[in-house]
Amino acid sequence: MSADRPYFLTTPIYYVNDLPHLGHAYTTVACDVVARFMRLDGHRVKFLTGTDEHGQKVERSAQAAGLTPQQFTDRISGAFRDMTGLLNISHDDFIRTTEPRHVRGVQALWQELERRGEIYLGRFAGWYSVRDEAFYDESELVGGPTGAKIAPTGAEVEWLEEENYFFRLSAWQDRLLAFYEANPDAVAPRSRRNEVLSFVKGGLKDLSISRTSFSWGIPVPGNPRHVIYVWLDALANYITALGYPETDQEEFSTFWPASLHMVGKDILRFHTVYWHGFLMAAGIAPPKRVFAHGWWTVEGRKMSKSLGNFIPPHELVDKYGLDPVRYFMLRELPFGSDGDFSHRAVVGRLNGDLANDFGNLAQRVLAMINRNCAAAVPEPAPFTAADDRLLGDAGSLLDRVRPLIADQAFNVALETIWRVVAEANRYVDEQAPWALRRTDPARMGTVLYVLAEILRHLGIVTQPFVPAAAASLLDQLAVPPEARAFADLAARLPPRRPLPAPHGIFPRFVDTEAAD
RNA sequence: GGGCCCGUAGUUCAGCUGGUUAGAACCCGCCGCUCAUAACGGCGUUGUCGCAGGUUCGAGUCCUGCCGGGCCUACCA
Repeated sequence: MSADRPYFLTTPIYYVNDLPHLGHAYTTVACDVVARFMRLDGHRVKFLTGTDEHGQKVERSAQAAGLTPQQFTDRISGAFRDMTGLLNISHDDFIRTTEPRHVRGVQALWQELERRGEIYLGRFAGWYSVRDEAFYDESELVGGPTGAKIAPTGAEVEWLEEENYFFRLSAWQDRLLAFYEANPDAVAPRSRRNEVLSFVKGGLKDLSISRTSFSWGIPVPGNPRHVIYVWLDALANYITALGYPETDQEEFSTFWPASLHMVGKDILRFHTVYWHGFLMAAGIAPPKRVFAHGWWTVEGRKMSKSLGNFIPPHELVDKYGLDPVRYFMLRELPFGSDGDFSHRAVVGRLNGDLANDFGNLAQRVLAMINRNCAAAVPEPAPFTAADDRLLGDAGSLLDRVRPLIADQAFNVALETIWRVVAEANRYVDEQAPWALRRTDPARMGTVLYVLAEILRHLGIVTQPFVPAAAASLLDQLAVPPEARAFADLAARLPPRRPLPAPHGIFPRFVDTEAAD
């Protein structure tokens, strides 16, 4: 297994118009799990996140807050940076679209597209909504009470004519379809891939990629009256963070094309049609895979500004603890589907899967070792068939989980790991080491050794999902930090190594409020 | 309007290219154990597989229609 197989993955860069909420946390944690998994599996990982800071909406929000756009974006971007700390995110880089390295890269990309004849100056006229930053077709509009035209989103629109630069997206339709055809895993999950295919097959129009109606953006090279369309600006972060336009440098050639762009389902099209079009047109390979995940409802209700039920990530972490939240988000539903974030469901997972199944398994084993084996890894005698079976289950775990992570099937991966947890609990009952203590202490030692070994496997394999709890478990097994990679699974715990006093890794959640 | 997806035990869901008595988890009931975070283990109950037809020796699993729900349909994370 080569030690430097590159793996580049990204979250979307988050739009600084809103403070971070559950949805942002979800995408980011999912990426973090992949990043940690790949590192432990020996890949050379680059994990990128950041903030998207240009656009008319930001300009206006800043104004409303009495700040300059730069001050405003500094503040909100800071909140996203804080979120990465709060969620124990292991990103390698955090890019902001207001940074010079990005601005320079975007302008270079623009010039490259221009040089290749992919951009032309045209005129765009239509009904425009400032709030939505979008044009609408006449047929989509309805008349409002005052006679004003109203967009489907409820926003007022106005007739706008402006000179725009256009990208020749229409010319890329066939080549895009050929790419999806040749790369069936490039857009996932399957249902989303279908959507993209039908969208592209429906015909592509050229895309307006500059604006003159506001100035908070990256100036178009050679025509600073225009700023570059926010999506062209934003998407480019994935390559500007690798040093684009220096495509011959090590960073870029190592990590591009990206292994995985993780996105919410709402921005799938930008990441699979426009982005691929821009890249191909600039002579750059498209990313290997884009995965669109679903949305959370909260207690059965859609998250929305009007309902005011955006959950700030710190609220969840304060209430349930970080690792339980991370675990819940990835275990509760098939990645890609929508799901419901309910208190009842979180507590069910926390107390059931984490505290009762896994935490208690660790506790019962470690406590027995601590009390009956002089607080040291016991010395095993030859293994029985039952021992070998359980050790075999744990030993094959990584090979079963690896393809599931590559598929972003986090819930199945966790289910697979937890099957070993259940096997181990069953084994404890069957072997009854507390009885062996009197009848056959040597056998008791072997049973507890096997269990300690299982815990070591579980601790190592669960690190990407619940890093702090897994670290605590491995500490309690006296596994040194440098022996926690997946390659170390093949080793065995050295007998007689002293162990610290055990303590719980997943405390039960006790509901102090509602006593129902 | 066009396209895609879904509707399986009380709940959340698995069921790949059609094939013995339809599965898991949670919940619930009984039993066991007592090492452990009153945690763990065993056994068990529940299903017109949305509805109606069709293809087939045989259909949750394929086809048609209908009912119900969701998503996409161009520049909003």
